[in-house]
Amino acid sequence: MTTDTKKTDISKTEFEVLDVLWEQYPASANDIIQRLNQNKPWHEKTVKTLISRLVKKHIIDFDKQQRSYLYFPLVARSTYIEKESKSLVSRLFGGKVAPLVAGFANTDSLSQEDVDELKSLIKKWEQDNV
Amino acid sequence: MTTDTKKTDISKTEFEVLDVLWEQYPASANDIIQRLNQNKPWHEKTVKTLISRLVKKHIIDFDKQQRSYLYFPLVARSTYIEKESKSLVSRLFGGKVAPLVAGFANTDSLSQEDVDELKSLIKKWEQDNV
DNA sequence: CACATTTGATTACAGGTGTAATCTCTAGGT
DNA sequence: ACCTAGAGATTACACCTGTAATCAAATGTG
Repeated sequence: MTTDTKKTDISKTEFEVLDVLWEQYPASANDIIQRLNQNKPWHEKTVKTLISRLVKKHIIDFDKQQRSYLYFPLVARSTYIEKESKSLVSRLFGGKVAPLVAGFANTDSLSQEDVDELKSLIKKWEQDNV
Repeated sequence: MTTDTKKTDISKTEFEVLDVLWEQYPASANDIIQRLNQNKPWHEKTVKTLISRLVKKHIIDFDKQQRSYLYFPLVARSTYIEKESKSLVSRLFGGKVAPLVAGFANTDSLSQEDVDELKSLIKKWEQDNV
């Protein structure tokens, strides 16, 4: 078979790498390493392995620039986080998002800002759904 | 050391097993297998392996009943789903839950029921936070 | 031009995961 | 008292992950 039917889950550590790439790209391996190391004390070799795995999984790709490569994501952050959110809400809350928010409300994890934004998007939703 | 400092992440498949146990417990291995098989065509041996791993991880435990065991969860579903929710919202949305809900709103994944529940819990939140 | 450096490619290696098969022990049947 | 069936325990095994070290090719340096 030629078509790619592989599992391409993104692991925890791969996600961290991808996340700094989303933040700013294209970026060289060294760019990524530098930016990651502001938070994570990962060895250069480790980060490069993760980059390679992301390439192999077709999550990111690169343009060959002289000796080093310039990497860029092949999937949008919004697409990814939306899929992950849907998946979690589906598995844990039967697909309904309100119970998740309820959990946050019940543990004092809801900010005034959250509430304002929720009210605003509810208003918009109600306008769109006459 | 005596204290248990092991990683005890719950894998995808382990979660499926745990979820039917939460649904009704205590339950024998066969109970679990029966109920799982309504949805998942997993081999009996596979399910038993997953049960064993959950026991080893101290996620569930059992009471010895004659030859077979009666299993029960050691962690509440609510505790688990709350931790998972917080973790996802933290990783993907900087800890704010509203942007997650916004994603649902933007993809027509918000039901009237969700909206009603959200409005209700916002009202309650506002009463509690004078 | 020969050599050191740097970059990506390949290899390593232990522990987790998905997916079972085999082993061992004991309760029950005859 | 023996033998068998069924339960949990142990073992299997390939692939994924975290975490690097080593290899090879190209580039820059004296």
